[in-house]
Amino acid sequence: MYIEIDFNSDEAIYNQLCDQIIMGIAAARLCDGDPLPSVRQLADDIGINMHTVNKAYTVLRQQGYVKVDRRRGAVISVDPGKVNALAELKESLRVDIARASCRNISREDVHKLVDQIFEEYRSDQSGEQGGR
Amino acid sequence: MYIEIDFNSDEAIYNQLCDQIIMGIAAARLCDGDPLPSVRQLADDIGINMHTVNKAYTVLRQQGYVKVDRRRGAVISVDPGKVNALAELKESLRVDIARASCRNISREDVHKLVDQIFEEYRSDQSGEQGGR
DNA sequence: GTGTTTGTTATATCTTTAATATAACAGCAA
DNA sequence: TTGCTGTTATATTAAAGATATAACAAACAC
Repeated sequence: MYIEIDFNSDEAIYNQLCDQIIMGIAAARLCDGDPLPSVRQLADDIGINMHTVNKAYTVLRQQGYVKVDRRRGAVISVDPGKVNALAELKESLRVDIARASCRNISREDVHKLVDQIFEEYRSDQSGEQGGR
Repeated sequence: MYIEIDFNSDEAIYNQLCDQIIMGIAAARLCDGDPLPSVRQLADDIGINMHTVNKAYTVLRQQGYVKVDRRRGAVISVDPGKVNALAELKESLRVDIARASCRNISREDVHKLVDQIFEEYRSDQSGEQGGR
């Protein structure tokens, strides 16, 4: 669990935590069934408050990335059946690409970046991922 | 100037304003030299405070999308020479694609979305855009 | 049993951000 | 002058983010 928090960022800490865990799942550094540290332990490791970690875990659960077991704590459990996922991605891309387009970044440039990122996320495995 | 603000969104109003104007530039509905409404008028149109619009304009100026003339007000003026643009785009894509990847959205799916969005942004013109 | 750790909930406090409300100023144009 | 522009200043309200304690029930080790 390598978690890097930028305390000078304008991004909320709990949001950075969510992002890093989700990227960890995509990169297959975190797999289905893997347990996350307890809220108290992770908070202590990073040097933040317990409730900040708890909020991140709560959001991750609501968005279908982890399940919480009273005894085992938070466990990676990705729910791939989110119907709005494609629409949400498109809306997010719309803003990013608008900014890029103003900077004369081409369609081909974006495709290259997408490929590079998928390479990062698939480097440890070649087949399916994030399934059941 | 079609501006749509979602007052129930978790996105700040001034941020929604920035995004919409930037997307307007990318879609060529706003072109270099076009004037934006005065902060007072746009605030009145949308039904928000003058300072909220002013903050949006200030951010847009800092990020190189508009220039502000004391007499003419805010004018579209895109500065394409932002060296970090590519790195910033990649960092943003990394998070988006991580989420998408967990939902089993493929590299090809993302490419399709990117193409669709570039179609939207290039529908009114075929050549260069966002230049000097 | 006791003791510890787990997630969870409930307060309370502090800080920052977002948004609003007035107000005033300087520059420019009719 | 009158009216518009951006800009700045100040104040206030509301919400979000983060922290600090504290307590509870469930699970497990002993």
